[in-house]
Amino acid sequence: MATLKYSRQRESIREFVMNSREHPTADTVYAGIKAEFPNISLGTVYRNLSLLVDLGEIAKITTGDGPDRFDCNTKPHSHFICTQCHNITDIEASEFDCMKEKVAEGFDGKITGHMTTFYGICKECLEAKKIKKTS
Amino acid sequence: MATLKYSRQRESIREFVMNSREHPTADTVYAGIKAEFPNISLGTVYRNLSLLVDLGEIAKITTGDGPDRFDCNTKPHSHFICTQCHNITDIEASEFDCMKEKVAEGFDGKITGHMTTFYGICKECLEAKKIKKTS
DNA sequence: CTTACTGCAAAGTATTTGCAAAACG
DNA sequence: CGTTTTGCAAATACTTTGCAGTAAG
Repeated sequence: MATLKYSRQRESIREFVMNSREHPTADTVYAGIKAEFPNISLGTVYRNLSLLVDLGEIAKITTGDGPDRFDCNTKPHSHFICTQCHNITDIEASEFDCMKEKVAEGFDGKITGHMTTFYGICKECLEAKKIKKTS
Repeated sequence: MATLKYSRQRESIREFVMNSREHPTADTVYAGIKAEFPNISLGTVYRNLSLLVDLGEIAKITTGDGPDRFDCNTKPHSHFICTQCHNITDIEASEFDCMKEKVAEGFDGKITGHMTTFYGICKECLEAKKIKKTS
């Protein structure tokens, strides 16, 4: 049931996320395709992002502070989230890719995914702070 | 500035989280101390939970699905979240405790914390599903 | 007395949903 | 045509906040 039909809006949303290196929020995606679809609604953006996540074409990142972000990289990797500017940086920590399998050994449930997030202050914010202090 | 004053409500909230093995939500804490403080408000619970997190006495767990949960265990450890029943299980994966330091090497920002979450289906939900299928 | 904390209600943020009209196949 | 998708608006879920009164030091 529920065969997928083509939609120009969904294609645009997918393209936008695929070409983003910034881990956009739903709102950022919305603003980004507003030029192409002046009448598009936030609801449509949310519906399609959620659908693309279900299809496994993009990934959702829950930040714990502010709106969810979306990631064109669906391969297992970690994130660094700056608690000041909220920018997200990818961290390729390949040594942790085996985590799921490692933890799954002797675990009674079924593990389907895992996500590691590092929190802190990014280089830019560290420098901005320093400048502020001396002025 | 802002010297802390004692409050019976805050003590009760702390005690409740400290004695919980269930990673309660703000709402669960609220319900749990309602008997002792019939007039307590959700706002007070949120304010105090947030304060206790800032003091480092408890930890906040962002689930990415549903409300935040609170944890009396502030030592670095991982969580398994069941995507069906939303129960949270602690995972002591001590081999990953060094992650922060490892990733921090050669990283330009300042890492203050990290959090690993595993998603999947817990033992109980797996079994419940099986029973349902045969009936 | 002075400052912090509370309860209440209202506001704020992020996301989901119902529905009639439009688009797709 | 039948089904999916859209835009809009209203609803929901969770959390924060302003304020006047109460409690702590």
